Amino acid sequence: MQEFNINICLIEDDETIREGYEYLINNTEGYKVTGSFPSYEDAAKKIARCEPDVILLDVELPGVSGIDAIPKLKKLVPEAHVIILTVYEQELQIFRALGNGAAGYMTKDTPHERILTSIKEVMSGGGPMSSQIARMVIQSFQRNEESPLTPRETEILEQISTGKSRKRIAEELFIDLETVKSHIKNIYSKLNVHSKADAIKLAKDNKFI
Amino acid sequence: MQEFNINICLIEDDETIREGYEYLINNTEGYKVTGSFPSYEDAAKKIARCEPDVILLDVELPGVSGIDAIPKLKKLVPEAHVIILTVYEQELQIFRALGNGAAGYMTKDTPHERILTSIKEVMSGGGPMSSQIARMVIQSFQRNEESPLTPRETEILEQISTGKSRKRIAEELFIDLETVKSHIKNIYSKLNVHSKADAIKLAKDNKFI
DNA sequence: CACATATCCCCCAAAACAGGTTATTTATAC
DNA sequence: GTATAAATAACCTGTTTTGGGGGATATGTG
Repeated sequence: MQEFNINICLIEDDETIREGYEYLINNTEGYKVTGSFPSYEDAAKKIARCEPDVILLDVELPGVSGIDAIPKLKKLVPEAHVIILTVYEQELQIFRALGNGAAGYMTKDTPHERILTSIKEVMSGGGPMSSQIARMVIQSFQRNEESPLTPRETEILEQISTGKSRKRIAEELFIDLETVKSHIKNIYSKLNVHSKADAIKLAKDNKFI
Repeated sequence: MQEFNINICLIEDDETIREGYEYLINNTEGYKVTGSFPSYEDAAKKIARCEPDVILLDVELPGVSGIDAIPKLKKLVPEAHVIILTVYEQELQIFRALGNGAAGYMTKDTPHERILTSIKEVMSGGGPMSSQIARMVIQSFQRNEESPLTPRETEILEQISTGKSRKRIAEELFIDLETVKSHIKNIYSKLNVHSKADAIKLAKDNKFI
């Protein structure tokens, strides 16, 4: 009946939680736990032989943290999709995990049913995230409405942040070099900075660009 | 029985699709369509009086595109959460929509049931996304493993991309200006470029930084 | 040992940058 | 209709940065 068979490995130091997931997964048709480890160090030795399709990875691990374990695991089993499981919803942690190659990010209060669909989702090219995590990720793309910069000033500061020279910016926007310089002077004055590095940093921190 | 009552507005030029969603939503307890428009221009006049909690917005609209309509709608009804509904999954479009303030992004092949849960999700601070969209968003955070740059070179190129001068980078990394220059020469040579703007662009396009 | 990586040193000329001041045009606001 | 904000352009002064050329030295790892 069941068309698929997904191998899953768990890395989680809390034995109770680990056994809970293990029980859940092994009792669902099509899913099988082929490895279960309390730390990255333990997993490293044997995980390749478990041939996991999906790795459920805790962030708060003894020794190597879950975040730092992601790239190492990807080297050991490149085909595996890593889904982070954590109690925390810290922005920095989320972005570091995703940057390190996590394919999904779920909080531990997620219903068991959702964990199983998350596994199926990564297998079919999706990126499962808890709803609050998704909101944080989306927010990281959004601009600050309260920017003191005009649209043109914002545009020019964006160009500067790509490393382009004023001359090149002028050419690409079909305006005079002097005009670009004027805009930059106004930008610096509004942001109260005296260099492009400071302008870029302040603007990025405040999501003006 | 029902504890909530969510006002929804639709902006969608295809009448059949629009009426389909309208029927679906109005026949679900707790959800009500208070406005339904074929274009942004039509919506702009009346939408404030509809007091929407959620706006379902098509991207392919006649006149003002859905993407450009987002900030305008947010000005008209700041409390409303905008969910994009589209047939396309174009990366650039997704990021522009999210950057413009969309709280969710769903493809039109989404089951009707999922549309309703998406509406509930945005109302409780979530960020609903189709699974493929979520993967693309997650991928935008990830680095290229095949970078030709060494860790130190990557670090320095990252610093350059923030607009810092070589002198400042040297100070912050506690190395000599000449060392920074050497690294930059190597970076340019590896990437086959002759300016920081080109190096930054190439590195970002290829996700080396 | 060779190789990669990271570090430091010298030189040069062209380009880019920061800041000061003023002015015109256009559009929106009151 | 007259302020006001935004975008445009010009002229001036310096200082700093940049990109490219040539090297050299240490420190690891396979």
